[in-house]
Amino acid sequence: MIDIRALRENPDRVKENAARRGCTVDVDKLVALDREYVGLIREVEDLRAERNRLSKECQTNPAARDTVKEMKVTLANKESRMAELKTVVDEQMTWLPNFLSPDVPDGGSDADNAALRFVGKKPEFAFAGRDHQALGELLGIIDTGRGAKVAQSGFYYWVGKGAQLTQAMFFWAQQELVKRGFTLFMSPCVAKEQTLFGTGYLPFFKDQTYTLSGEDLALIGTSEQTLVGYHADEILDAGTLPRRYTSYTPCFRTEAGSYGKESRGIFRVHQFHKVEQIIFCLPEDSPRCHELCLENEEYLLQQLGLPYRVVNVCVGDMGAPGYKKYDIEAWYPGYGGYREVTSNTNLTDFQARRLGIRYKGNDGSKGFVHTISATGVTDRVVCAILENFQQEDGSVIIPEVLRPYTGFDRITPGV
RNA sequence: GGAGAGGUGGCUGAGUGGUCGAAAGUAGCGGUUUGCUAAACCGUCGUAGGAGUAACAUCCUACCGGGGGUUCGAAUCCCCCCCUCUCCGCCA
Repeated sequence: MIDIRALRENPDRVKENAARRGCTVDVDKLVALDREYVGLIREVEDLRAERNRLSKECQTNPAARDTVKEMKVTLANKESRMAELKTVVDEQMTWLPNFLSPDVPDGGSDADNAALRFVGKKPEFAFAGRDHQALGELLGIIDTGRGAKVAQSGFYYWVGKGAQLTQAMFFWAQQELVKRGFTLFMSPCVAKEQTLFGTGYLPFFKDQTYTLSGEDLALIGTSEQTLVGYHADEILDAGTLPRRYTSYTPCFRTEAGSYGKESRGIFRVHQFHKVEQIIFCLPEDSPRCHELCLENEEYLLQQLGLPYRVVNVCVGDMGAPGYKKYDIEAWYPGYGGYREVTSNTNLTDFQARRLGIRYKGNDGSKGFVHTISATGVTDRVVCAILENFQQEDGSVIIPEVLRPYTGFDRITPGV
């Protein structure tokens, strides 16, 4: 949610931003409705002031009661119109996108993202590289068929050494983030509507959400929802910021409308797993914290030995709550391209305003905190490990940093 | 699943129709004093919206879990809902 004062003081800026981000809200109309609303606030408050004054008078002057009774009719009419306007204005406000960082590239799709740098050396194979799905089948470590049988297409099993490798990577990543100042959480995997709304997943990504029937609960699409929601309606002592949180959870997404796109293997699925980075910080600190999360993401991929590129995500490829977003795309030799493995968004005060997460300093400073939401690692990183470290016979060499957690250094077909 | 208790300001916690935006304590902030890693005393201290000011000041409105009702007037009375806690049952 943006500050409604921005709409009142600089409607052109809001309008321009909405247009650039493909938002269909009629800003001119919204401004007009808000004007009427603010005008009514004045009228209603004046009437209430008069009513309150007369009510006090009633104790010594019973005749004032009749005057107040008459006033109440006028007041009730204005109040009901005011409430009506507020509902409409509030609803429209929830659809307005966040403002953008000046250095966000223009563009309508991921093809317009700006590559910032390429890191790591792509492996060179003297053989035809397999993609993660082929390797998973050959090694018997990914089972999408039974995932579909038991749950639905889009669910899958990691099996045997594949599951061990995946768990090892998630555990290692959590340990690394703890070393880097993050507090580890184990989080609920469901959240109520208000939490999803507050984090900006509703109303924007409603069709991506699995809701539980008969409950005000949905499966989380990311632990960002529960970790940011953790501090909803709280005032944080500025001296305790920035706060860095991490957790590992499954993430559920309906992926409505995305059938057929990038669907081979387990790249786009209904349930994946993610180690998350969340930072709550002072407004002036959010660009620095945003970079910090990117450094962490890169550090993890570098430790694993994976080649990747960093892109500055363009307007059209960024969700409405984002102010600026970096994606990291790992190199997938079996697939033959770069594919997104992490994303890292500075949400400024967009979530904090909706959730009521504020800070207060000893010097009297106060305001809404800024939040950063970034990936640590996901199953997609394991897929990248499989593809980058595959051998001609289909076996896969385990990255050294994970060996203490896997207890083996390679996965071999038939073993 | 059954029974009971309760939701008040950053926190603890008084307050059952007007003098309550709300006692007190605590934390925070400012100061005084004594001094040694702290105590005592004094003062100050909720949030949001609107009006107002060069900026302060100041004024008004709303907010005591949420919504509705009664009343000239509601934290306080009535109704509905939500949530939390305790006990019992069941159970990973």
